[in-house]
Amino acid sequence: MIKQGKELKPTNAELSILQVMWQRGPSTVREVHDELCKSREMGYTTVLKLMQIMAEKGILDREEEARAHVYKPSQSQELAKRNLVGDLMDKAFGGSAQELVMHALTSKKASSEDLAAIRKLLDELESKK
Amino acid sequence: MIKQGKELKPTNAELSILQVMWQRGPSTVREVHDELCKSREMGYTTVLKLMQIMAEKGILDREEEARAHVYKPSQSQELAKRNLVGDLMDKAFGGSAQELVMHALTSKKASSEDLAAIRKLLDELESKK
DNA sequence: CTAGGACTACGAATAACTTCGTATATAATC
DNA sequence: GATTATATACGAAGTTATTCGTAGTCCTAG
Repeated sequence: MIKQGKELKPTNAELSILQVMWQRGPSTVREVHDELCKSREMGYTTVLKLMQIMAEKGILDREEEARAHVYKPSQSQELAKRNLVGDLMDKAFGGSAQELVMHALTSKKASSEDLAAIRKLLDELESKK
Repeated sequence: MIKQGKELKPTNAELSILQVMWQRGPSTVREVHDELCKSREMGYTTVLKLMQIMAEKGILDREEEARAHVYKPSQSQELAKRNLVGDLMDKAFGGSAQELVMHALTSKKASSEDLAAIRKLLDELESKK
């Protein structure tokens, strides 16, 4: 029996590992560790332990064939990110997508290109209704 | 000297309290507790302690005049929410507002009204550039 | 074959978050 | 004025998250 629906929500540390794996694809502990160390000091066994825990929780799957195990996220990046956004939406915005987006866009981090891209997305979504 | 820039990021439990206060305005512990209990079982002293801690951290300000102290968020709701969104943007979306919004909108929780409102916001933002 | 390096497993210390009980003070009620 | 209700303060237990050291395994170069 495969564990599922267990929530699967990554903690902060886990999320930083996921980010690396989303960008790299399936990876060994060493690869993730090397990448993480570019921005942050972090022991090898710390990353190892985290990835082991994530595999236990079902956040990562792991291939044990090679000596250095290869891990990969069990969920698609899309789904994981949608869950993260949905979670914040509930916890801080009373479930309102509109309000969340409002705050995302007014947080000066949105460029003109971003706005244009979002407008395009809106068009697509509207046309599907 | 006033403490500032201490990060100020609320934990989960703290966020649920903030949500109540955003909706109620300045409140006593009892008022927050009663509100929270509508959706979730929670001891009175638990809420008290949390709000005390939040005041220590600077998340809440408190008026001690009355016997029942009155608390209120130290930051505007706007700023707090922008910080929360910005935090998730960095931690999960590599700082991309566009990507975050994409996932917010495709998480089926956005209604046609939401989309229209967002489109309007886009217009406003664009015209300001 | 044996020393060194790279890997996993795992225990355990530390820190952060959450929860609540008990003590104590103040106000209201009879 | 004694009892009851309602406050705050605070210690501390329970839980989850984070970090790392140490031990043991396996591979590879000399």
